[in-house]
Amino acid sequence: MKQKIKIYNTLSGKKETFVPIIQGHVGIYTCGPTVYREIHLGNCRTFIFFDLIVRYFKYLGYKVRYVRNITDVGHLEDEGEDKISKRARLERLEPMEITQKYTLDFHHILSVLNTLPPNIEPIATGHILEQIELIVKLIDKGLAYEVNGSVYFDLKSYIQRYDYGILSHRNIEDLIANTRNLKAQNEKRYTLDFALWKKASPKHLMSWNSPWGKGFPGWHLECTAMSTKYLGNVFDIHGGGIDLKFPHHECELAQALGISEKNPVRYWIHVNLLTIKDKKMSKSSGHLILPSELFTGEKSFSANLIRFFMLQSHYRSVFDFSIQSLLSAEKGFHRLMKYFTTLKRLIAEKNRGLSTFDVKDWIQRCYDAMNDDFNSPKLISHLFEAGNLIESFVKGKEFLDIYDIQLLHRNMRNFLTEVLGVNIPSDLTVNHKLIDLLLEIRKLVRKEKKWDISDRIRNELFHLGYSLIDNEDGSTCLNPNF
RNA sequence: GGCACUGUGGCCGAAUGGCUAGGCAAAGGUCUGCAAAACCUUUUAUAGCGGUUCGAUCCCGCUCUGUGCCUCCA
Repeated sequence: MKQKIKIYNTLSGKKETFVPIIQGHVGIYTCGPTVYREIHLGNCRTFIFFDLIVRYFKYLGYKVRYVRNITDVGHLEDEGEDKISKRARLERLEPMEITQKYTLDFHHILSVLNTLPPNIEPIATGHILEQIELIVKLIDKGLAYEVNGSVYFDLKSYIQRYDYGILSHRNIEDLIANTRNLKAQNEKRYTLDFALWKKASPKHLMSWNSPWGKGFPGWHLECTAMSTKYLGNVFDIHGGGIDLKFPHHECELAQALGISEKNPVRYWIHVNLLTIKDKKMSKSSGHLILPSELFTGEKSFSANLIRFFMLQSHYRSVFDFSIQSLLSAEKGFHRLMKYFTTLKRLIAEKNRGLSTFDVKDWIQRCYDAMNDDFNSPKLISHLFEAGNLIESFVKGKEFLDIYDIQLLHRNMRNFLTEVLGVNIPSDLTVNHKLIDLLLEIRKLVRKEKKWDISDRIRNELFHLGYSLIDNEDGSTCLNPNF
């Protein structure tokens, strides 16, 4: 691999050069959604980011195995009812109907956002046996204990052998001092112990047989079961939202380390939050925006644009969502697309001479941006730089040899579509002759200064998705609305 | 309360021990039936106070601010 990628690893708190376990291969696991309602834009940010890195690894020629789970077991809320059951009751559906419905919704949204599907998408309820096996192993190793049909992770025993808190960088004394008292706590030997298996009450619909009676798996266990099953006891990258860092990922790490005696993950990547008005977006609080609200509505935005917009901020920064910044991204995006369209036209021209711009150096700067902890905003700024270059070329302020034009075009296209995953709107898909006829008519009526007719043609075409622009020389160009 | 992270121009957002991306917006101008666009030119920034350094926005300390995690969360 020619490009050396640096990744900020939560485990070490530093940027580290990425070295895969098996050369040329990379295994990535990310925590997928709990499918009890629609995913919101904050969720989308995380999935779009991991799509970016999967795409980049692929672009560099890595063989990627990307595993992203679906959590379809509801985890308990304070009232003792889990989220999926609660939603099922509210929507008057079976729990399985709820998970099916929102799994489909999740797939739909992610596909509209042009994310590549994972190579494996395991489902929590499809891995109950694996989870039970892990619990048995933990009990055998003295790292878990059963109480009244529930099984808990034995943290006191764990910390005699390993450090707890290495991922989220907390020390155990602080954790003890600040742990809340919850109802289930009286069953636990130690306040920080967490559930691996919970006994189900008779009315609990989603439950399975186990050596400890009917119950359901604990929150953290499914990810350990599914990640290690498909990626091995030690794999390259584990990711998720920053809000999963503690306790979820910390517990996952403890479980896996306890079972295999190996640190399970080489690089932990956490995506920062998407906020609105500087407050975290979250499903449970209801403070959120759904992607569908942006796709439809009075002023709608394309999924393409939303993707571009999200990638304009670095994944480790908090990103505050606002319509205003989305609008400014939209303008910039249109301009960039216009530059690219111009560039496409230039490929046909056979210029010979000495280029005044170092395209190869520009390409390497694009790679460098991505290599530096997946800095997509910086990559985008380079794309704009290329856009400005194209303008300067057209005006004769810069010169590019035909080979450089082709090189620039190929790389700009690839970085946009293959790496950033942004679709470039294709050329006109309508009947050219019909359009030409309309333009011809419009030209005639304009000569006669029948502005109402000419404006009507322009407006109608705009609603059909095309922008008419009258040029200074009397010609008119037609572009798709990006 | 504990532990983290953050603070860059009017807005969004990069980067960096010395020459500081990009986008949007703003102002003036060119063009124009109108519209939109485009183009040219221009302006504005590193929360505060100390310290290290020849030099800090970048490193260190303190203060203030905001946010996150500590409970389900991407």
